[in-house]
Amino acid sequence: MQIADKYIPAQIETKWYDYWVSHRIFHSEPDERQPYTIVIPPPNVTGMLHMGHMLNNTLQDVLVRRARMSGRNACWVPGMDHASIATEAKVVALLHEKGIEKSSLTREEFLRHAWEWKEKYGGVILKQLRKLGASCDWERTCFTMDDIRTEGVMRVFCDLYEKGKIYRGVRMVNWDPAAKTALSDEEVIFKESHGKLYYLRYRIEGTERFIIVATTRPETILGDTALCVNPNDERYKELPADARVIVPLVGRSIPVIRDEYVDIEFGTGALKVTPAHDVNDYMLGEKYGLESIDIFNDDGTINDKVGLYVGMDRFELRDRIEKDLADAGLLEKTEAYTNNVGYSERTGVAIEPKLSMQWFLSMKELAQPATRAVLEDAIRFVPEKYKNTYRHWMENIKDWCISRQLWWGQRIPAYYLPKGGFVVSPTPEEALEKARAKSGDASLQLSDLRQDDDVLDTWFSSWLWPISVFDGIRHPNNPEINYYYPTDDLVTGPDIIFFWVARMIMAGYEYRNEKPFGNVYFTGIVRDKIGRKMSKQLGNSPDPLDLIDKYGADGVRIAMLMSSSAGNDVMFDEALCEQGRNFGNKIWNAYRLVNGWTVDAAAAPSENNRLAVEWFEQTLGKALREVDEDFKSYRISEACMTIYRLFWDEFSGLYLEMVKPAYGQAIDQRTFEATRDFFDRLMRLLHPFMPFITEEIWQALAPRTDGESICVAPMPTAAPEDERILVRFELAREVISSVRNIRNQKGLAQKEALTLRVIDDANYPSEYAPVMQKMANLTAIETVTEKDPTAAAFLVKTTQYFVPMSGKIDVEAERKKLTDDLTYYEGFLASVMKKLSNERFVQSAPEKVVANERAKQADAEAKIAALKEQLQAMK
RNA sequence: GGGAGCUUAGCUCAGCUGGUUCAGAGCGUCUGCCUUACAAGCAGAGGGUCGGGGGUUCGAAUCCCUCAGCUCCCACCA
Repeated sequence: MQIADKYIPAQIETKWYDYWVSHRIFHSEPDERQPYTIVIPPPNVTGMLHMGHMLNNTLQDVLVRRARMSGRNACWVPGMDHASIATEAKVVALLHEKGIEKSSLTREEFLRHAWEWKEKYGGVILKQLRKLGASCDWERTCFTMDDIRTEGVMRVFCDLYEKGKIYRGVRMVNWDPAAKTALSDEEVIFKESHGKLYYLRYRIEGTERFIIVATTRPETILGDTALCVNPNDERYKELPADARVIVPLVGRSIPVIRDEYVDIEFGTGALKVTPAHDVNDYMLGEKYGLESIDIFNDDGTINDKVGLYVGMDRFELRDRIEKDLADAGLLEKTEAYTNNVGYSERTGVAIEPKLSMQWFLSMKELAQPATRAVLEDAIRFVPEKYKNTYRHWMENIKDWCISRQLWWGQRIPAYYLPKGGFVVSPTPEEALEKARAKSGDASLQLSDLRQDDDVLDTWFSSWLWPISVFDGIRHPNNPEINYYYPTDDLVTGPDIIFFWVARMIMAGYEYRNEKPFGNVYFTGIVRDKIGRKMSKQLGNSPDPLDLIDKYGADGVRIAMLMSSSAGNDVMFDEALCEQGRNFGNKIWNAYRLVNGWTVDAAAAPSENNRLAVEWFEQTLGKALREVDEDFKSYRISEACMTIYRLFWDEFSGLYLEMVKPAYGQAIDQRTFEATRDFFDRLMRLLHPFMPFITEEIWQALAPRTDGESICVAPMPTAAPEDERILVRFELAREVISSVRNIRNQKGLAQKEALTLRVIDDANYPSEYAPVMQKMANLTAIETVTEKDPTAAAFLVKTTQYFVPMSGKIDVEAERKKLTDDLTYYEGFLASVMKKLSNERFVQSAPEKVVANERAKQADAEAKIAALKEQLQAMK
């Protein structure tokens, strides 16, 4: 079949994607085959496709496509994440632009806007993934907040509550004053920040003396309820046990307590204690029964509890209070200071430690089977180094704050009774029943109950993902979950190992009593070519869709794959896309060549062609074995490179050149068939990497019926290995390149046919004479016994070859070359002999190694002899 | 402060349990070619004392120690 003259990716890619989808090639239903399952890391509904997604999803697609072609029932489940906080922020911002404030809306009104937004803009990434060629089963697309997933989340929440693993309580949490919600520890990013250390003067009550306290947050003096020193600190030994100090500016009298927690070395050894606004102070407060004064509103401004600076922002206040303290003579000094400050992962503002009522999931027990699974390799991490990271986190796991003070998300199914207390139930109806029973009041109505205002952390739905996409929470015994679960591979970034990977493992064991996936492949971060992270601010992140337009999805996929070994960051360079596109072009033109041949049905294959076919069969087999190995150890980029070289160098560069008929000549039927069959197998081998062009060509290679697709054609398998063929061919290949090299050096055109003379020995691949003749453009290969001093000579292994030059030889240059070679081999021989004459080597090294050294010795000696003979002949 | 990892050709990286001529690949570079599949190409070539130092071993890019540089993760020192 004919294909277009030029390779223009855009002309084939959409066509084949539509074909695949309309023939439901990616759709999977349980059957008798072994399943192969991947669940997509659900991208945020708010997101746009970026290079990280490209890498991640290309890898998944390669794995899925290969599995699909290897006889597995492959199922790649796509979906998206409702991304509670990110989406809410986006919707709030959009409403704000329209002049609508969230605070002016009811919850229901806000959610209406949010869903509208989601329907309109959400899930762009999933659409974009089709451009990449992702072979997802789109009929299975899920959303973490659709009805099935939400019901699952409710059931899990209630179940964990009933098991006593979920509890509610007032704790110090990470508060995001911009989003006005609590965050989990994992959502806080610590960054080094340059600030000041302020030395404040606290007057000792009843005296005119002061205790100096160093703090980075002078504004929190409003909430001070104690001052603390180390009992062993000599400086404060004299202080009476019941001493009190006056908080600067505030004027409040607070006790001085003593605790060894305080570091004598730091600052002045005195610590101000603000139990409502510092985690450690909170613990001191608990221990000594201190009052806790929360001075902040939810948005980080000062409330009216103290009556000072009301309504002022926390950072404004810091500057203001510095000035006021100085004016009052209560600021001893300030000095530059660098410390770590936590920032919200989502909104980027500084986190405020805040006491508040939240819901928590107790993690210790959940962590146990999950830790074991990874340490014992029931779940394999690639690369392995992440096992350590995982173990460390799991062994020090803290309870998970799962409530968020947001509206976009799954609302916590706790219902408060009018007279206090609450019930937890997956549905309002069940809640009402429980509430009636609990209160003994049968007249209680749904409207009497008040549902908790908080929603759940986004990850509380995504941790169920591998189960919930198969409806395995609501129906734990349904045929789908039983068939597809556990999934096979998970491909994700190490940045969400705690957020997501670890928690999925825990949920897997809790709800299926089984791991959620067998292998986790961690990708690296995509960086630009000079190693910077890609970011919007730097503007160094190309738009993947532009790249696809420019180079084709196949080209971009190759670029991603060539540069990405597991766990290593990818240095992305647009030049790689070009390389990928060029590879597509190479394939395209190779097909055009083969397709243009006329076939002579009557002709028998030449010996040359027979040898070429026999050799390439071996070469292909070897590559297939290598690729298999690479996939077993998830060395996807290696596999990609192996195939790249196989097609470009071995198939196009050598095989096709070998069998290519002379201009105007026909090719024999058998060789033609063999070539087409090789092409077919190469396309299948390559298909997971470059799905579009391989489909285009595979369809063209032979008549196909409608609905047939390379996507479901079998992966080729290797022919039995015959190492000798490859070894002998290597010798011939070296002869060919040596002759070509001589041409280059002597400025002889490829067209000009030469003669080759050889002194036959065991290393002369005589059977490949026809191949060498054709590839090196030789009129003849003559076997001789005498050296030819006027010819250009070269050596392959021990065999001496001569290309008669009729006077074009620079004898001195030739002599020098030979002498240099001789020196090298003599040195080489010497080192081999040194080893062999070392008794300890001969005794302790494995026999194979020793035998090898002896072989090297023999080779070197033969080579040296040949070189000497040649030098001799030149005299 | 604790932990993990990295350093091999100009660039990006392979090199799995120490041992085949092991010092590799791709890209780039240089030279010569518009040869009727492909200049998005073909043929050929050059390029590294495997970060420095020390050690173990018959043998080290590979194992151990140490120094230097880079990266990431974890951690409540005000």
